[in-house]
Amino acid sequence: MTELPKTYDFKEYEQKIYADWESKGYFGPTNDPNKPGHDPSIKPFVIVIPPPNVTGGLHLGHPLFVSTIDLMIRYHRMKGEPTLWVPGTDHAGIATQLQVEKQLAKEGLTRTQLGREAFEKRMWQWKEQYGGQITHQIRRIGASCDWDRERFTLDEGLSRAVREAFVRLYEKGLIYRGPRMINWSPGLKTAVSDLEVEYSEEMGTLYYFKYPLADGSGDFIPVATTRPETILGDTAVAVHPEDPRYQRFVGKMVRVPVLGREIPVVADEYVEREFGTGALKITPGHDPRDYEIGERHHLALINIMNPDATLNENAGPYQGMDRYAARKALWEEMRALGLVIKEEPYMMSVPRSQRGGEIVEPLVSTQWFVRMETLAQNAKAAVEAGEVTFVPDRFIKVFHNWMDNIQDWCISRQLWWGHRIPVWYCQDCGEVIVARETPERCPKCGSARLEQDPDVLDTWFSSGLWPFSTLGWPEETLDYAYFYPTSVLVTAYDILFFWVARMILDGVEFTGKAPFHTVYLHGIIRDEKGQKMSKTKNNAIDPLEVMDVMGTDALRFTLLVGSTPGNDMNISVKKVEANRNFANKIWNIGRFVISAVDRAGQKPAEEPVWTLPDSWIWARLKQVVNSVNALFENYQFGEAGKQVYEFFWSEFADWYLEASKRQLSEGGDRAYFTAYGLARVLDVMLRLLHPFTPFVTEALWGYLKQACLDSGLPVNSRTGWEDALILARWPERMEMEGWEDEIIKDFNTTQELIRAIRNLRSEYKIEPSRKLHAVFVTSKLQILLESQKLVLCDLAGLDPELTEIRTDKPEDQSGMAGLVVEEVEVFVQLEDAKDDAAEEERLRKELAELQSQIARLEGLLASPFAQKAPEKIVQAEREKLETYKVSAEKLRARLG
RNA sequence: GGGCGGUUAGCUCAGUUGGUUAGAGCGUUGCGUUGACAUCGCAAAGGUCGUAGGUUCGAGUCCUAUACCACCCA
Repeated sequence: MTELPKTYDFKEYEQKIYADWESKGYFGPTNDPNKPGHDPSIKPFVIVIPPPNVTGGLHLGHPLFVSTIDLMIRYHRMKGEPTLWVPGTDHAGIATQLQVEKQLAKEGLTRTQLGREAFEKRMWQWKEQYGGQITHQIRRIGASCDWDRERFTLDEGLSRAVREAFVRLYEKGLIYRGPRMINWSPGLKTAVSDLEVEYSEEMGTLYYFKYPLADGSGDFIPVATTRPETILGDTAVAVHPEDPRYQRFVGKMVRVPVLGREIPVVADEYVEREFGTGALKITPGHDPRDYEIGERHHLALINIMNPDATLNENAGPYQGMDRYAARKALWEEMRALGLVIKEEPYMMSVPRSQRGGEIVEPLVSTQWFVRMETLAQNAKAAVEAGEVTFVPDRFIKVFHNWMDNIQDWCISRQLWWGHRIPVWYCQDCGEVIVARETPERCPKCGSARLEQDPDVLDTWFSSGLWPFSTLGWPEETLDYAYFYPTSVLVTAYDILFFWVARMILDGVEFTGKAPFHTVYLHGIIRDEKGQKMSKTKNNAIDPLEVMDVMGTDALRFTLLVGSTPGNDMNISVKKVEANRNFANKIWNIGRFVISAVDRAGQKPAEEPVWTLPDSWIWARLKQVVNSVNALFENYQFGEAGKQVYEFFWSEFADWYLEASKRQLSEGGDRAYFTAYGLARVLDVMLRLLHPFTPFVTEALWGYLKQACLDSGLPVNSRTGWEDALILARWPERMEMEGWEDEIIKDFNTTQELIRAIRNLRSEYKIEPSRKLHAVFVTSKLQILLESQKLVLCDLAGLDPELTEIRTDKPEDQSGMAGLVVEEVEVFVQLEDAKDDAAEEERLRKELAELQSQIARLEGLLASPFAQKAPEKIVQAEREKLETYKVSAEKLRARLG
């Protein structure tokens, strides 16, 4: 017999329980292909974690996807499927390198001072020091992942996968190197991909100036630009071929201000005549659109920028100056030269780096690219064939749209943290060697003077391989053979392109299969006002702090139940608090049930005789179990959780527990079977709730199990109690036996009567301790009321000695207030408390309400509804009307 | 410019085959400690479901248009 404390103390249990699960190996899959007796025909359920940044801290996005995945994993594990959740972390090239560079800066060092090798060493040190932090935090959320299979994107196996993928693509001609327009991040001094650039609307200036003709006529073309410094890299001026203002200039030459270079005026339909002056300066080296025009017209391409965004030798006198300083200086010089026309404030779209927010410069640079078109088409075909479905399915459109407009992917990064590109250049003959294994000699000239490409790959290049590289690919490992393809991918919709799309694309390309059959996308977490959380706004909620104060279960339940797939979620500590209370409620329900089990007494010789509340709670339990199963199958976890919550609190605790108290106090067989019923319902409910709130359910279930075993209650006697709730059988759908609806209806009537009397008490301000005298008058429900008399008395605060159930009204109704529920009339003795005027007023109000309902229903039933609607619906309305009419009749009689 | 989501009680949100008195939590009001729980109980107030049309016997739910907010793509 255990005395449980009044309040659930999560700190007492969370760590202990997690350590217990982990140490007993519960997180690993059953039917492990690496162990004897493996049966390959059993279908496993597999999820790979979206790998968090190895040195990142925990933010609320993590608990959201961790809880969601853990919920699915626990559900499938309980269903008895071999279940695997592969954890791991991502090296996160830019983010991690930035952190280490920041650390170096504090020591007054830069990475170039340190040198590549030493810097890499520092990176690994950093990883060792902080890499475990995030995985510990993920453990705290309760993640039941198989830590024995933990992976890191820079692990040897995964690095081999990256090389393999690169070489295969290269050999197929899908990877190429060359000078292309890319996005350059001057602060990081690396190329970034299109996806890593965000555009923000910002107020800037549109600068109007004169492009003088080279013929010395003094004539000019007016041109407008938002970036005057790029004038130094202009190689043409373009006008629309049908623009009468400028047609005469086409084919002539103009002179670049300050530098004096002569460049042509070309005609191109791309030029928007309405924008600016209608004439466009063309800088193919520093603008993606100009780059295209430049290609069409075979224009020269001039790069005017250094990697740090200062201007280079092509900028003439402005060489060495920063891009913005040069902008200002050049404009002043042009003003002095009389070339300035005007300046206008202008709303423009500024490209900023997703990481760090600095303004990104488009420029031409030699980089490595993946040719995306055929890859994308194959991925698209797989999705169209139904190999991958999206939850919610609207994202399928977004996916296809991206695939249709895909651009080649710049994969090289000028960083030192990541997968080095597996390409070597022979210093003697210039041969380019692309190889899986690091080559010793040049295959062409035999030289040993080989130098590896200094760049590393975009982090997402390795992330794209994650679902199969973590399982051993390219090796045909046992894990890969059995667990791939995985089942569901859970992540936020904001990395649909970065990650999800690339995994599908890579999966189809390298394994011939879509890497998962379902993509479950959740939303972004925002603060209670719907704003994105950020440190600068100081509105970020620290999940660790929340878990410290409210408990992990509370946070998990909040995240799982408060959101709907694909939609953003606003969270506040208040919400978590409500669910901490829920955990405590469950705890106390458990305490009550366990104390009843402890006192259950001797096993009766007789078969159980169930009371109405007993049958009712069991019938409702069955409905909830069935509903939750249906909801889980459709990924509607939030709604499922809500139903469990409602059932637990508003039905099991508020009604059944209260009703059970008298049954327990009766002692004997009744108490025994009541304890049995309580325990049986609680057992099933804890199972249902376990994927949401694993800790409190596991803790309580352990106590319940012990109590049942100690007292000999035959709960789970047929199947036996499992070792732990995490492994316990999931409650599958339960068959309805036909009696349930009637029982539920009867109990609902009882509830209605109790509520009506409580309401009356509240209105007349009867103190709760005062037991009332009531007379129930019914012609049809006598048996029901007679059998539930004590329930009615207990829950409505009536005196059982003075309470009667009869078929005729009491003769003396003085001092009595009247109530009508369905066809039952209730007379409640109020004596001193009764105020005749107030009583009449109350009855009139009630009657008016009934009459308006009757009028509504009569209208409805007189309309085409009666003919056109399904008979079942119409019948229900008719019955409702009948009930109202009976009630109204009684009220009217009462009013005299 | 194209697309997507949102607009439901004071606040934050649920509401998946359209079924007829629209739910929860928080907050508000009144009362209160019976064999679990004050992280609680009982009772109550509070919504023309953004707007305008349409389909239907019936619309928060489907269709069209529109306003505002947010996001994605160009």
